[in-house]
Parts: sequence; structure tokens; C-alpha cells
Amino acid sequence: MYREILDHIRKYVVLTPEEEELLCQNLEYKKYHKKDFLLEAGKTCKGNYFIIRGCVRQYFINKKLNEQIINFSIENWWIADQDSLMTGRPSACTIQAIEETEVFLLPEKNKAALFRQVPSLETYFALIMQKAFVAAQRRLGYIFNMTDEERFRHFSSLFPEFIQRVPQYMLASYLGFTPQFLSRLRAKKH
Amino acid sequence: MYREILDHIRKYVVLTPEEEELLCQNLEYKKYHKKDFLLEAGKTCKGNYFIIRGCVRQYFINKKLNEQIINFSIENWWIADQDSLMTGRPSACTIQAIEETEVFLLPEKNKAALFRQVPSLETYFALIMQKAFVAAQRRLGYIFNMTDEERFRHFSSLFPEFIQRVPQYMLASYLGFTPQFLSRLRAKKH
DNA sequence: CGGGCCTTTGACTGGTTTCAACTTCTGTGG
DNA sequence: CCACAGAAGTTGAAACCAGTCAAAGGCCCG
Repeated sequence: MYREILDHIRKYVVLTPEEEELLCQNLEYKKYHKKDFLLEAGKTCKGNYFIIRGCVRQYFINKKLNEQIINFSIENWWIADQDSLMTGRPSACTIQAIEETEVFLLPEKNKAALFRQVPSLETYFALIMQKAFVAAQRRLGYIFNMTDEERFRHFSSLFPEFIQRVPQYMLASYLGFTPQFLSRLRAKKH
Repeated sequence: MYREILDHIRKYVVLTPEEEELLCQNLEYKKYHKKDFLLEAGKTCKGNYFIIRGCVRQYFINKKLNEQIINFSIENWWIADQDSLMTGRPSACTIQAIEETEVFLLPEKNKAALFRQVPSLETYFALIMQKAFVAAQRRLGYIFNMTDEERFRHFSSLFPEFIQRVPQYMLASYLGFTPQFLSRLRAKKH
């Protein structure tokens, strides 16, 4: 059960068996059905979730009362509301399973002590955070540099699996336009 | 000269005098005139820059051959192209001084060894990176949740100093619309 | 098999961009 | 210190892209 997460970490840092054991003792296994909530808006985020299997979306309710999706996350990715974790305040967003999903939760309250015992894990999380930041920056770049249509085509070619996996209206929300517009894009020949 | 950066770090972690000394030995002081480049597109980013005094912008050339500003940075902020630092590849973007600017460069090549000697600094940078990520996520949220006008008003009220400090066309670029449109927004009575 | 949600399609609306002309500001050399 | 050229900001008109509203068709799940 721990194989996926340990394999992932090994891509970035080296842990001794004892360190791996320490990490695993600090993880909580959780399973969610489709539409279950990992985090509900208004509650404080409990920690970082590593997705073993499944798919989740992170969204908030915008001024027009629509669900605005800000992130998807699938196998071998971490997901959390860093804003809530950083400030300790209630979250403005919701994290919900799109499919049957299994995760490991690394509770925020365990993190500092664990990092003290296993410094390599701090390095690992710093690298993951840097990756996440770069991804967010790239996404901002795409929004400014590409038309809606280009962004849709780019995303489709980058993550073809996703087009199968998530409903169109969620993809439209993530890309920042309406389901109707996405439908028209698909209707157009490439 | 080191006061600003040490004060900033002290807000997040505690360093011994010896550790502070070690850090300072790894910093390179640099001074740039208005319009000088801290990083030019096509070159690999040298490391993280801490701004002691001044103001810089980070931009890339978009498909329409306009300069698309993706970030500003001022006193007591770090700036770098994390994408280039992470991959080691040439940067797609340029970092340029908008004013006379003084910085400390923490060269990427010194980073790993320094973190080994001063683990608290790794914690500090992890926190800074988390903050930067949260800021990027919030910005994405604003883009999806607010109209262009709301985003302009929001930014103006959040960073009133900026409106004085940077030319309008740069602000327009950062906010993702045309200088003409920004001019019209300003003309409207709020 | 039925109901509700998702997707598609059409007509209309409106906000932003584009193009262009004009004015104001800025900084650089004589 | 002034003059002038180029850069930055303003304003108007027209075009266009994406959103909204609405209605119909399709599909999934209970």
C-alpha cells in the first residue's frame, strides 16, 4: 500500500528504511467515494493528501455562484489547500473526489516533528512545492499568452487521459470558460 | 547592508550568528541601473535574488510580440525564474530593473551545500516558496473570479504604492489587458 | 424506464481589443 | 536650460470574441 508514495519520494531524495518507516507511521490512509469531500469550504485543511488512486478536483464558489475549479489532482500527486495550511484559517475552497479515490493524509500537525526526524523529507516537500509553483506560474503564462481555444487544445494534447476522465463542464471551468463555449470548440474541426 | 535580508529571515526562522555569517558569505551583492537585466531570456537563471532596494519586473514575449509581465518584485521579496532553476534550462523570461535596484544573489550552485550547513535556511526557503505558491494560486483565483475592472480596483487598493511606481502600460500587461482599456478604467469614476 | 443532469446549438448581447489620431510627459543632447 | 523626439497616456469608432439565455437532444444512473 505504501509502495506508490515511497516510489514517488525516491525519485527526489534517498530515505533509509528507518526513515521510510517513520514516514509511514505518520500517514493516515483514507478512502473516498465519488462526490465525497476531502476538504469542505469553511473547514481548516488537515494536511497534505497524496493520491494513491483516483481523481479529485479543488474548487471554490465564485461571485456568480458557479463552482470555479482551480486544480485537478490524480495518482501520485499531492493536493491540499496551501492557503489554509499556511494561515491556519478556514479554507475558501473544497476538495472533492471525482472518482473512487484512495489517499494518504500527512497531517499538518505531524509535519514539523517528522521533518525534524527526517530532514530529507523537508527537501522532498520543498522540491514538490517548487514544482507546484512552477506549474502555477506556467498556467498563468498560458492564460495570458494563449487564446481560450489554444489553451484547450494544449491541455488536451498534454493530458489526453483527462478528456476521458472528467466531464466537460469541469474541464471548461478549469480552463476558465463556459461549457457552451467548450462544446463549440469541440464541434469545430481541429 | 545585510540588515534587510537578515531581518526578513528572522521573521520565519532563527539563525545563530555563525549561521548568519555562513549565509552572508554565500551572497553576492549586485547593483543594477534602470532597464538593466538581472536575467535575460535564453540564459540560465543564476539563482535567487533578494531585493534590498528597488523594483523589477519579470516578463516574456508573447505570441503577439508584446512583453507580457508575469511578476513584479520589490524590497524584501525574492525573485527568480524557478522554472529555469528547477530544470537547469535556459529561461523563457527576462527579469529587468524598473528602478535603480540593489540585490543579493544567492547562487543556485551554493544552495545545496549551504542548506546542508544551515538546515533552518531550507525551512525558510520552503516557507517562502509556499507563500509564493499561495500567491500564484490566489492570483489564478482572482483571474477567474473577478472582471478585469474588479481586478484592477483590487490590485490598486492592495498595493497603492505600485500605481505610483510602475508605468500604466506595465500594470495593464500584468493584469492581462491593454493599456487603452486601463486608461478607460481610470477615466471612469469608481 | 424515467428523470435529471450534461451537452449541443442558435440568436442575441456586451465587454475588450484593435486601429488610429491626438495629447501629454520625459529624458537627452545641444 | 531649452528644444525636440520618442515614449506613454487618452479618446473615439468599429469589429470581434465569448457570455448569456433558452430550448432541444442525449445519456447515465437509480
